[in-house]
Amino acid sequence: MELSERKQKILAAIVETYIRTGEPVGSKSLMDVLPMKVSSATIRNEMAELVSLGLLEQPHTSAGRVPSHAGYRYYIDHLMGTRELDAESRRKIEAAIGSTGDPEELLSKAGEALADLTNCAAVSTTPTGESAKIRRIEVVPVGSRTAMLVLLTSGGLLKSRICRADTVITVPLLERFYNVTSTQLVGRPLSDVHTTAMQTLAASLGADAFSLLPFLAGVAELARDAAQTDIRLDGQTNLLGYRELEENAYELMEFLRNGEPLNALISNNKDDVQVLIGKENKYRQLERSSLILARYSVGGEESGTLGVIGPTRLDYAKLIPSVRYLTDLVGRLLTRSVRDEE
Amino acid sequence: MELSERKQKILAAIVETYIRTGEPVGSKSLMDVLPMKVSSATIRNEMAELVSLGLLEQPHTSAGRVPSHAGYRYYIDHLMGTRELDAESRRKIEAAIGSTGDPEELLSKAGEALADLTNCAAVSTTPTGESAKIRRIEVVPVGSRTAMLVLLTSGGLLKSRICRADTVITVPLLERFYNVTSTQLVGRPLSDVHTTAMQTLAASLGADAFSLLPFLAGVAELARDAAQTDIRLDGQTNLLGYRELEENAYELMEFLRNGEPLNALISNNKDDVQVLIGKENKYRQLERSSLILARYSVGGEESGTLGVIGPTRLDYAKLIPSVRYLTDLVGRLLTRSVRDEE
DNA sequence: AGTTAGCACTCTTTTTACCCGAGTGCTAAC
DNA sequence: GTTAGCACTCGGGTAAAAAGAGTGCTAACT
Repeated sequence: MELSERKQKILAAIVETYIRTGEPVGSKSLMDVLPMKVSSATIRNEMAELVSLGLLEQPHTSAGRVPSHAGYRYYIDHLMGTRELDAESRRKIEAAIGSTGDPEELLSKAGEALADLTNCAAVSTTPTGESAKIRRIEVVPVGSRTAMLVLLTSGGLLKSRICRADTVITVPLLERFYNVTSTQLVGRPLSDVHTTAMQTLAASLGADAFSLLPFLAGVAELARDAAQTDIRLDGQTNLLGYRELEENAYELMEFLRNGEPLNALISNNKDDVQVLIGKENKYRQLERSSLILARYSVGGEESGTLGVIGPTRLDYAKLIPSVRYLTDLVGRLLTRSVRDEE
Repeated sequence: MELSERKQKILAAIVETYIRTGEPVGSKSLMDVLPMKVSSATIRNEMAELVSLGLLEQPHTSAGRVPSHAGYRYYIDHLMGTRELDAESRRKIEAAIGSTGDPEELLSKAGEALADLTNCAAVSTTPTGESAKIRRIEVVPVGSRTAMLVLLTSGGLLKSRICRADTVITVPLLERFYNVTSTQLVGRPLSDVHTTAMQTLAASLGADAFSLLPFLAGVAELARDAAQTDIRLDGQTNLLGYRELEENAYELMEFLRNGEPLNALISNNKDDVQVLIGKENKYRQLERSSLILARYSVGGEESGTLGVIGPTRLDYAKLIPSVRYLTDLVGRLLTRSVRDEE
């Protein structure tokens, strides 16, 4: 769609002031904002055309204009300067993330930082473990019948859980367990290590089958945990501050808390950075919200997603670079820590 | 304070219907609820006296009555039957909690269950580790320069973290570490193992000091983590459903998210079950809310707190037993798992 | 032909006025 | 001590009126 330069300037000005104020913007107030000097009547004419092009909407006849979804789209794709993220914000992000070797902790910090920085809700998913393999399994006895299982994946993910055995744990039993796991499980992809596979494995162990089964089952659960990308949500409360979301606040919160549909949205995201504006997503509860989602990659492989959720009138020009910067950073850090552990 | 039997019945009826409806209750509607048959005029007289006693309030001259804080207090202390928790709810709680050996997981499940059951926000704190000792320290190398540290406390708490060393990790180094930790650290109270102590310890290790310091520092951090009671909050969104809290929803959420002041309230709680009604606590943000807090004990020792936060018109008669039941259950389960691990 | 001033018109928001009803407090009778 | 009766109060709801913001259109201007 070709737009005259003046129309572009007007559209941009409307989007930006609407983002700032949240109120429909009228022709008069635009005069002060626009770089050129034209009368309000001229602006009105232009605005009328922008409406018929579908880029603006009016809530009602005698109100100012509000960007339509298409209007935001156009703004994002053509008008918005791709500002670099300012040093200030970058510093904040880096300070907030700190340095950890633990991917889950890293992601959780990244989520919090993002929510803080953007004053929106932040979603984050842990790196997918789909292609990951088991790198190591450890048992740490913590009682006569309980032990902690530790699973380390090739992706650097570490999972542990406490496991209660039916029999007293003896040294030979542990040795047998190490034996079995290191020959049969280490190096196998996570998806191979499911509960039924463990049952057959246990069955082949003869006398120890009964004693070892709880541990093997525990390993299966850890593998499942590790393979599953879990989805975090931070800063939901930030959303309560936006007037336009207030009305459906409860519904929105519940929707986000559920996680299922969010997951669907996220796994749909094939682009580098994806922006979903208002009704562009299929969920009624999100029709007043926008999402900015970006993938991060670990070791050159697309791996997880970070993003923000806020009202439709997000400050895209600032947030898109923020999200992009953060995903880059997270990707780099995770890649480094995986390399380091190999 | 002595109240005639009729006044007691009237107060109880007002509290109960107000809890149910959330609307000020008038003399006429009380006639239907009260067990005895008296005219509305009589009830009005009694209500007027209850107002001057400070047990009821009226929002404005021509409205019904609403219980004051003192009214709730009186109701809770004298009028409310201590119903046993019904089997249904007990079953739900037990099912939701399941069985884990991990205290943190247990608490988190308990919190969720409580929030679900009561339709309020639930707070929970992990068992205090103040008097706990280090029972075991393990290192699991996960890369050439990284390892996972595992700390087990006498309270059954398990903490782990990834730790990056400055030098390549060698077997002799690990042996040295085991040696040092098992002789110097295991058995010591958590509070002894702080960062500066670790620095002095490292300094005494001669050549290995430099290589082992990161691990010892890691142990110190784990000890700090384990000693610190962290505070969880579940089901905040439930609070959005209450009309009377809607107005300050954002403020309330932020207040709860912060955690600091909640912590203060909780650690103030010396009673078995403590009920804080509206302004009885000093925080402005909670003046429209009530808290029910109860301690659980592990191995006969007061240890942590569970509780709910909701609007002032909580169904105390149901919730107090719920919270009490849950704390008992959590206490029992934790005690059992600690015993088991010894 | 594009731009602008002017103005009538539209639609929302705010204000004002009003009535209604729920509920009270009081008085006087039971 | 209890109850019926009644005047009174005050918030909530509704309708009408006024205010305001902004538009769309026309006619004049450059």
